[in-house]
Amino acid sequence: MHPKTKKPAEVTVPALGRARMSDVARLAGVSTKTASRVFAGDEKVADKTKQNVLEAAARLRYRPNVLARNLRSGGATKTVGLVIGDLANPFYFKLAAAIERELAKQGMNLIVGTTEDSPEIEVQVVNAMLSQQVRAVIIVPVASDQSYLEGEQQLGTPLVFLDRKAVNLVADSICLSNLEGAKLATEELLSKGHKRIAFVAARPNLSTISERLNGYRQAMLTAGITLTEELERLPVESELAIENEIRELLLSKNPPTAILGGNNRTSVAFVKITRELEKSCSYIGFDDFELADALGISVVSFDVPEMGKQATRLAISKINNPGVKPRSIRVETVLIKRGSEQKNWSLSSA
Amino acid sequence: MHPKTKKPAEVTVPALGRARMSDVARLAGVSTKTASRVFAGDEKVADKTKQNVLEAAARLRYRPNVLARNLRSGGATKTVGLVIGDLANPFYFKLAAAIERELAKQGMNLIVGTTEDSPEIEVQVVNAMLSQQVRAVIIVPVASDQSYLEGEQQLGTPLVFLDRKAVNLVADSICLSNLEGAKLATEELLSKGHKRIAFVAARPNLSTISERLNGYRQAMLTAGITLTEELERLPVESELAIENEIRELLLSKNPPTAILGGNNRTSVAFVKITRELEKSCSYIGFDDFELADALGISVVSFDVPEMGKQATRLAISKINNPGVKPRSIRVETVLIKRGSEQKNWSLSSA
DNA sequence: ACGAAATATGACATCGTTGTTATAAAACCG
DNA sequence: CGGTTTTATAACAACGATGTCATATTTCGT
Repeated sequence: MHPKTKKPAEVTVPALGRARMSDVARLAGVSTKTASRVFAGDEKVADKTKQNVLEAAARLRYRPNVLARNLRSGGATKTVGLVIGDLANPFYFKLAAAIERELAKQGMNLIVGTTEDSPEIEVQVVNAMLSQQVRAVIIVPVASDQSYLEGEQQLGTPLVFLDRKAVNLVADSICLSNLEGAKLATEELLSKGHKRIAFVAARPNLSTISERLNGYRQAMLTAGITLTEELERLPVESELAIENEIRELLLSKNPPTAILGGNNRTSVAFVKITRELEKSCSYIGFDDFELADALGISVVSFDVPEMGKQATRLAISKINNPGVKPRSIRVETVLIKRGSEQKNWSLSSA
Repeated sequence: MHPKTKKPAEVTVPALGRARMSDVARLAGVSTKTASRVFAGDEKVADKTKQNVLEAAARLRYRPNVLARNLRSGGATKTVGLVIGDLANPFYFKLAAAIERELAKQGMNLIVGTTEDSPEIEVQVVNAMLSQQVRAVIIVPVASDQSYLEGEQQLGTPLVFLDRKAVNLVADSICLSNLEGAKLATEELLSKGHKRIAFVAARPNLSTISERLNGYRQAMLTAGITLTEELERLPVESELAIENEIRELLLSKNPPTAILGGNNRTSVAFVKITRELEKSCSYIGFDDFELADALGISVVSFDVPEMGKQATRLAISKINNPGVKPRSIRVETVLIKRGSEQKNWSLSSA
């Protein structure tokens, strides 16, 4: 079936088919191994020989086959896998961008897989990547159990968990100070005189969201305010549900004077709904977003690119140094005040 | 150097090292080829044998080595390369997301490389991907000449150009009706009574931007309006430069009554600056963006995910059908009116 | 029950590269 | 100048899988 039963009769440029190293070697009049040495770079080859080989390679438009190289060299590819929920969410793609950049610095490649927030797909995608011999995997986990990766971890594949820790698996991780950030934001709202503060976020089953919820609750309780279910809006679904919750809150008889948003989707929904209803409400969001600055919306911010960078470094350090114990890096959250936390703030008053 | 000089003395689970197919075969008491048949799936293997092999595989936590498989099978990987400017731009990452999704449907993988809009990096990244034996490459080109890919194209690697056509290379491409979109938007502004309409966009050297500029010019000239250099603001650099141009325009003695933005960065800058200066100006942007809807900003929109999808399909169709001639698919642009095109419109008036 | 066709399995070569080990040629040393 | 070291190159096996082809086994028709 292979069209490459090319007999080595001719020493000229092969009419079709990709040139192999052996073709280059033959044209240059050296052994394959010598050609290999030229491309490897670090081994001694006489200048003239090297010249010949490189010329031959150029003439044949030779390109080394990384697949074969990696196979022979023990499957040590230069590819790192990233498994995230969905490239469409800015949070994820900022991570992807930062990781790609950091890997590029090291001459490594990124291969991306998305889970659509489904545990089964997570397992599938991760396994597919491992089959591809990725050098490490960076994962934003959705499955509620990562023990399926124990064997792989023992084999020495670096696994780095991002944004959320692995469950039932001790592994490197990069997480945010979610609780502290939410607490700080809530305290800020309280200090501005707010008492009816709502917390809105989709997917409370994610550990990140539940941590933020806890931060909110702690701050409220510390301030001596009783928690109300009515003010905790935690739809399981996303997007539309969030908008509905906000709409409901703003239209209720006793609306909150401030809302704490649990993630960047909430902030976008908040802007949308307050403009739609022409209502005003103080607000602090979680995760910075484009235009938050222009619109004067305060947020609990964190350095998403930094998270990606750290994750990549953790992975690379584990590649170079497989023995070290798993580490957990925590990325701090910062409250950025832009005005929307103030009492009587409204979107239209710039 | 390899720690895998494992002698086949034991038939038990190997203490360390990844299990190979031969290990599985040995444990199952069959030949490697039979094990291979089991994993290939489509060949006939007795039920009992298959059972044995699968059990052995599970016991050894066997995972096929895709590298080796692809090497033997003629380097036909399931990986497609995507080369874009920068994952941090929503336009690019939306493309990446759509492409990833479409590929996943076909059981294929995406590997992403970014050029940082540098021609040299484009060549580097594309070559690196080809060395990795990607099955096809989808490229948003930045280099001003793609003839370096001619050889590769002749070898049958599908190359799909996205957003901009390849220069000096006849290849598949997906482009937008940029000129028509810009013309339409300008006409809309003219019909609302605007006469001083500015065009603002960074990187006029990109063909997309120059096409849009031409659309703007055509509409203006057709309406009998003389073009003014003062109203064409085309900084070579990005981001900050755009903001400065808009600021300058709005503060000038004779400011435009409307601005046509050349891409999504312009729109974000527009929102930022009008809020900063508390000035108002009518506006139509190019490329939809998050919150454009909520803020009532009209845009020339196009279906970015659709572009990615089409590009992927073009690539896949070329993989399955290498003979067909290069095709150019054009994605239409649509004007979405949300109010900002009106005279006396201002951001704060929702 | 016998030969033919169908089915199941295995031995071996091979994909394109690099690691290992051997050897030829050049350089060095007293 | 003989012998040792160094340098440059090559022959060959191996990485982990699959393709080819051969062979053992079963099934079947008559």
